[in-house]
Amino acid sequence: MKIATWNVNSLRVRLPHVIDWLQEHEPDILGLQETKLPDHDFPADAFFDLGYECRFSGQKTYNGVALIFKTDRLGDPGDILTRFNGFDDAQKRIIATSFGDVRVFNLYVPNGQTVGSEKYEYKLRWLAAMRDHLAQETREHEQIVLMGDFNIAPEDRDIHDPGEWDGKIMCSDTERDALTRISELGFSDLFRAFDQPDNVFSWWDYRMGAFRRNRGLRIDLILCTENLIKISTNCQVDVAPRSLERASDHAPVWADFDL
DNA sequence: ATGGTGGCCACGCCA
Repeated sequence: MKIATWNVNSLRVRLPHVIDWLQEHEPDILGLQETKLPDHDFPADAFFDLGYECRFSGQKTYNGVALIFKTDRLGDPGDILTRFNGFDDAQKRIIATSFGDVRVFNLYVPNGQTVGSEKYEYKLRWLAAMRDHLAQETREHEQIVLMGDFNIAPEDRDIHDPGEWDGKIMCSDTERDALTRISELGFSDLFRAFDQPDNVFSWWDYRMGAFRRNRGLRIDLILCTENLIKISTNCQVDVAPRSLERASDHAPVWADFDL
């Protein structure tokens, strides 16, 4: 089973890239973030024509998440979850379901803007709600995947210049601690289960030629329970789509499992 | 210290 996550920063603009990527990589499940589409505008037909079904939770202009998946191998998904228990949020950042015994969360963690801002406090509240929700999920499910744009670089080696980013948004100790609270429920960063080259990132600012200079962060993650880590065979960032005309500022990340 | 680029939408917000 191959799964993937990609913050597309507008599915309207990026649909051709997503279609091309699906045809080349044929993942069983693709989680998209920042679709920026209300549900009535979701291009489900374009995916259906490629043999994929979709479920989505979107809104106009901001946020929006979707799961694109093949039902021929996976079967139909279970119930669709679009919120964390006990956390009401108008922002569409969560879509989760089950494929057989595998529980899959596609997440768009708030960016947080700047450390100490109102948006930062919201990010921390959101992550705490996610932790509390997942505490329950881990009691009910053994195999769980959390994938998406976490807007947190887990370690200094996930930052092109840790000194420049020290304490800044996506890199602060408080955000990393919030991620650690989630990891402590039994999740780990699948990317680090494999030998990786240095300086692999998944997001590069549009400004100042950041991608050309590989000044990026690795903030798009696939976390999973240990039983899934053990049967995974690969996890990589595919930087190729970041070079395309009118690219998203994020690259897709994919993983393979013996499932 | 500031602002740079891009998407949405039509101005400023968000990233």
